[in-house]
Amino acid sequence: MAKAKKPDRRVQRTRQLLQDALLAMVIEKGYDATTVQDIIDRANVGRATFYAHFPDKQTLLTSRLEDLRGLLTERRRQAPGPLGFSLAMLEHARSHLPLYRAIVGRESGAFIVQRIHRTIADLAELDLKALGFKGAPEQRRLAVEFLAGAFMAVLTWWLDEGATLPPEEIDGIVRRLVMQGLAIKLA
Amino acid sequence: MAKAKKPDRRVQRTRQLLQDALLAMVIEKGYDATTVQDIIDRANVGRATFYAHFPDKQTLLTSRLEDLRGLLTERRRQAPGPLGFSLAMLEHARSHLPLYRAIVGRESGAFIVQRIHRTIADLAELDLKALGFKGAPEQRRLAVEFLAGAFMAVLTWWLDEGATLPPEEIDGIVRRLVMQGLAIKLA
Amino acid sequence: MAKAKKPDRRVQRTRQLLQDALLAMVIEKGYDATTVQDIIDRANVGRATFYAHFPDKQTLLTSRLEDLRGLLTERRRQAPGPLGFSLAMLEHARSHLPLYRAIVGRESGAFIVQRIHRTIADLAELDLKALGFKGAPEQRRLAVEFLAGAFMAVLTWWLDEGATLPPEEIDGIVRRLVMQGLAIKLA
Amino acid sequence: MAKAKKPDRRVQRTRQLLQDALLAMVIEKGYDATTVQDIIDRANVGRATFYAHFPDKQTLLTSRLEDLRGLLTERRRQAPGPLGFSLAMLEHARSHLPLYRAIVGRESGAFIVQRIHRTIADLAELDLKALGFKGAPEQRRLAVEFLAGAFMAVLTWWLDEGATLPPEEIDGIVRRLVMQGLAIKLA
DNA sequence: TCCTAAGCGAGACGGTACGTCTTGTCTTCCA
DNA sequence: TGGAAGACAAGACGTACCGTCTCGCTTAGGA
Repeated sequence: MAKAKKPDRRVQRTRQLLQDALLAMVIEKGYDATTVQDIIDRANVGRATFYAHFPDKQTLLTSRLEDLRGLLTERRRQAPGPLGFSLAMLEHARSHLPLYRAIVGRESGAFIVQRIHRTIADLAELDLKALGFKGAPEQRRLAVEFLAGAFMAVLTWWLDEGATLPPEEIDGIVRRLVMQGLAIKLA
Repeated sequence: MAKAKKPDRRVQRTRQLLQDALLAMVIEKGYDATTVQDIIDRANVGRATFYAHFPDKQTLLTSRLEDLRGLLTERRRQAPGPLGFSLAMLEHARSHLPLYRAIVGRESGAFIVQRIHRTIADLAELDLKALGFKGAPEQRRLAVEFLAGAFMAVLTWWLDEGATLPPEEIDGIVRRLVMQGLAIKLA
Repeated sequence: MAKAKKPDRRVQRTRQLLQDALLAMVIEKGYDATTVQDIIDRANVGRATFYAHFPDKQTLLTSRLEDLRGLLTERRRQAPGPLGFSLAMLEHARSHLPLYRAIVGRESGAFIVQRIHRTIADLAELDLKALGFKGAPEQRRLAVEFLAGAFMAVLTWWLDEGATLPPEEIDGIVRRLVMQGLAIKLA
Repeated sequence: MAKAKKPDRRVQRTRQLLQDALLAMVIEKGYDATTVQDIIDRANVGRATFYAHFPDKQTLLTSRLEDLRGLLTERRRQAPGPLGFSLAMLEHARSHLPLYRAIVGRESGAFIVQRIHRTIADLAELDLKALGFKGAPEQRRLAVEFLAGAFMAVLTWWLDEGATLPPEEIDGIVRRLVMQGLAIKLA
């Protein structure tokens, strides 16, 4: 039988150090320009230790994006209804503004934005299913892509503006734009 | 007065060879995995020649994206009206299907998609201006981002489906989704 | 106080591998024709590792010539008297005959011969000082250059002949040629 | 039968320009550091023109060294006797002092020194033959190498001193050193 | 005097080696 | 015994130089 886990506190600590170091470096020089050496220097961690925890830089980042996905999933459960993730996402972005601005505007951040888009799309699909969306799966997937694309576009715009408007207002804008676009589908 | 240039035919030929080689390699192994060595091997070009023409791989790609921008700009002139670029863009994607599918789906293609998004957004902004869009510049930029985001989302979906539906139909879908979403703004 | 070093065995091993590989390549294709790639391929060493140990090909070679210098200096201490290095140098050349013949005859080896000349000259200067050479420093330097030049000339001739004559005999020839030439100075 | 030549004046002019440019560059940055581009830039000559006249940089230099060989051969004819080339060589060096000092001291000049050594040795061999040197050819070659080596050593020393002493005095030194060294052979 | 082949300046090009950088693996040594 | 320090192989990068090659312009020297 499998040995019971012994959750070494140090393991969690090291993971945390690495995640924090990556985000700090992304803010400082962007994702692509950040090397593994940069990360372990800032985290005061040995090279081998890095690779013991994460197979590569990308996975380290992904581990953080999973946290975001978990957060949004949780919020959606608490506040059901279409676009339940919207406000949570906007607030998360605003509370990590330097990080998001280092990602959303920059070329090297494109693939991260793509990942977030994917997360949004998955959540939106759950929403549509829950709402009893009519139509073939491809139709649903189209609606989902449209929804996520529109949301990300508005998010991008908001961040470029400096995220000065309140999240609630942006949430409203998104809802109007998306709902009306999808009106013909939701009937 | 400026001295008349003597356009060396070889220069254009080499640029073309490099652009073609890059696209071929992108289809074969994706953008990130393609090395400069791959490109010059396929183009039968010396390493220094590559760098004499383009400072890096990315600029080489950009030079091709400029062609796309030019194409779309031209089409927009011929067929005015909102979303004049839409059909041309869809047709371009379908006629270079292997290339687009190697880019749009893949993680490493994210930054290219971002560039196309930017092009679409710029054209859309011209449309909105021409239509006499009411509102502050930030409002227009929001509409523009939404429009481009929605268009790219639909394009992505279409390519993922294999681009089997006719471009005209996709064009119609885009128009419905976007127009209704923006109805509130265009009034 | 300086921190005690922790001598990583691998470091010495790698240096050795590189030195051996260089000499093997020099015998095979001559010094100039040997590329860094040749060396690291033969030594089974990464490119960066080469540059971590030696700034360039020339320094790698020099590191070996320093060994020769050390050897000759040591021998001189054991067998004092004028031209104490002579026999040791001749024996060293004969025991590395392929290497020396790849250097001494070839054009590309000229600078290596020059380095050996320099080593010989430095040792000869010590000899002259020990012998109580009379005259201004420039006079001594002249004698030293003459001595080293004559020695290298004989060495070159001997190697070109295939180094068939016994080193002791060559040593005798050198002594006769040089001693008589310098008679007027040594009185 | 071969067509009569029509010697285009421009050809000689170009060769001269290239030779002069090479020497100027050697003084300026040394032989190795001088690139073909440096030479043709300074000579105001096209790249292809360079290669039309000389297969490479080294041959260009050699073409000049042939002039030196011719000069020394001529002088030897005028002033027979052993070491007939000596004074001419010393005077040539002094009248091109910057050039010689850029070559003799520097590492990159080693191969040029070797070439001059070769020229000296060849002339010395003619001397020894004319003097009725007794002994096997290898013995003669040994004497010749010794002679050339000693001469080059003294030349080197003289140039390092700034070539302040008169050539005649150096000539005398060479003769004493060499003659006495070879006494045993010349009987 | 003309005109025709050559010499030439300019520079694009394929190729090769360089020295630098980053990645992911492995080893050593210390606490 | 686990982790920081860092050596290492692999291989892409962007730069430099080489020797070959077109391209037109200029110019000598024979008609």
